[in-house]
Amino acid sequence: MPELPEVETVCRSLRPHLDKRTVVRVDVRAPALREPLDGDAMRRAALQRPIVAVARRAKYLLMRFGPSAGRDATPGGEDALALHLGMSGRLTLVDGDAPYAPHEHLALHLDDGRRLRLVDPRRFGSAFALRWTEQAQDRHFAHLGVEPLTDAFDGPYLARRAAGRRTAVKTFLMDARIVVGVGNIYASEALWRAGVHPTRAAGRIGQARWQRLADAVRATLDQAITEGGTTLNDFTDGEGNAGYFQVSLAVYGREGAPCTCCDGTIRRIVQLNRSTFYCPGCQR
DNA sequence: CGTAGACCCTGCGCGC
DNA sequence: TGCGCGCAGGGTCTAC
Repeated sequence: MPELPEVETVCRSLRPHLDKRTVVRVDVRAPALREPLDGDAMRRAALQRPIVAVARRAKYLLMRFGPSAGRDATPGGEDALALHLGMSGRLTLVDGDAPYAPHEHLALHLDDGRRLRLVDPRRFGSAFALRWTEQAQDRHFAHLGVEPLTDAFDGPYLARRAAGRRTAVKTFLMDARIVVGVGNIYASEALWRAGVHPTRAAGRIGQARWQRLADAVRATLDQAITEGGTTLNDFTDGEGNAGYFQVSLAVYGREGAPCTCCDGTIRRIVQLNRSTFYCPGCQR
């Protein structure tokens, strides 16, 4: 479900509701996600402590907790939660006494009577506690590349990392060790916007085109965030609102349809078992 | 090291 | 209507 724009949308929609709230109960209802949920560690991090930050790193949503009143740091030192939505995860605020939903794995009950629920049918998501200040060293984050919406992400950076690489540029853009947050939808969209063919070898792309690609990735993600993400099936933000970037999709899911930019027809191919959509007229 | 492929799951829409 | 199949927004692990 979520790539960077969707996680950012959830993050922004939840922030005003979570800011300065306190978690009063942590319910692990179904621990079987990609990694088994560790309720004790999450309680140490979150219980009876005010939420002081809601942020995003890559496709993770991060919640930081301040000190609990009159108490020292918890034994494990955890003071943050990381939540990943995988393919099918949804994170929404509901009334605290609302019935539990199918596949509701985790419920954080807040001091205002509501609860933050993590629903994830396919169980590719994850949730774990960590130390905020040691985030970069955490094994989930240590290998991650640059954020695409920062100044570190530009043409020269991509050109340097791609040197000598024979992998297809679409695969390269989806590699989180290079740049985070670009998933299967936005990789196709950004390549179309930049006019680059998805199967082209990453090491055989010139400086100018890398700059075009960096700009295209940034512009695509920015626009998707502005439009509240892409709702293909059932994505919503933390308040249950659907996104509308799907209306703006130029190639993704449009196999056989006319290109909006030339006389061509959108094609679908498979790369590493994932669908890629592109316009053979616009992309070389 | 870089690369390609399998795999982890459930649910949906489609064609028969 | 029921059933089997292909497909789905992610990440990790393995073998070569």
